[in-house]
Amino acid sequence: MLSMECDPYPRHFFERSPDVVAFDLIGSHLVVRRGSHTTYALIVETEAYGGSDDPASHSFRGPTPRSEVMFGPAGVLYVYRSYGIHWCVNVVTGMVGLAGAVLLRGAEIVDRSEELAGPESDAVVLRGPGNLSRGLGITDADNHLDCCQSSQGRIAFCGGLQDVARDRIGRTPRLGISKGVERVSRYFLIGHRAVSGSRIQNVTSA
DNA sequence: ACCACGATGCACT
DNA sequence: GTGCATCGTGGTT
Repeated sequence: MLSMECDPYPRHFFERSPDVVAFDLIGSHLVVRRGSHTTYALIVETEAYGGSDDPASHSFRGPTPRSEVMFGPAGVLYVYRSYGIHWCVNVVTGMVGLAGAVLLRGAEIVDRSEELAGPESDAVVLRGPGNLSRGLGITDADNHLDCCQSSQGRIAFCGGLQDVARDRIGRTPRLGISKGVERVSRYFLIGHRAVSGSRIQNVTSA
């Protein structure tokens, strides 16, 4: 069992462009606390949305009841329903007024203080945004949750045990979208089993 | 009020 | 590779 102490990333970590944050989150940890249980997940795949002029972003047409959180302070969770089934977990980036977010698409649970529910591989490898939210128990109840409050916050981001070398991070266009397909804003740890998409997409170097 | 469709994932062929 | 479950959102009527 790992002993993982870490300070949550401060708000200014997220007050940058979504692409920079998406890149820097690869190899970082997501910490989810519920009661006495704490789960640590290594982030291995992200996508950047928003900034200026991104037709694939929910912020593209200005704030709506769903997307207004993307226009607010950075470091806050944006959770929305996808295909009527899955939850997608984002963290808001950028400065107030310039909407942006990073979608969490892949992670591996590296430490948790509770019993595994099912076959270990199923519960540990969180491949795809729907599996990631389900495996960590994140739902719309966590929408608007501030991840920069304090080390006692329910969900926080913190640094990895060691830095990931830049040449181990791949970069491709984003998956599953029909607009803004040319933008290269998907980042992932090359070869990691929790990275979604085809094998080719999983070995393309940055 | 209506309706097309989506930042998906899984079962099945 | 194809089909489909399942529903909130937002653009349109």
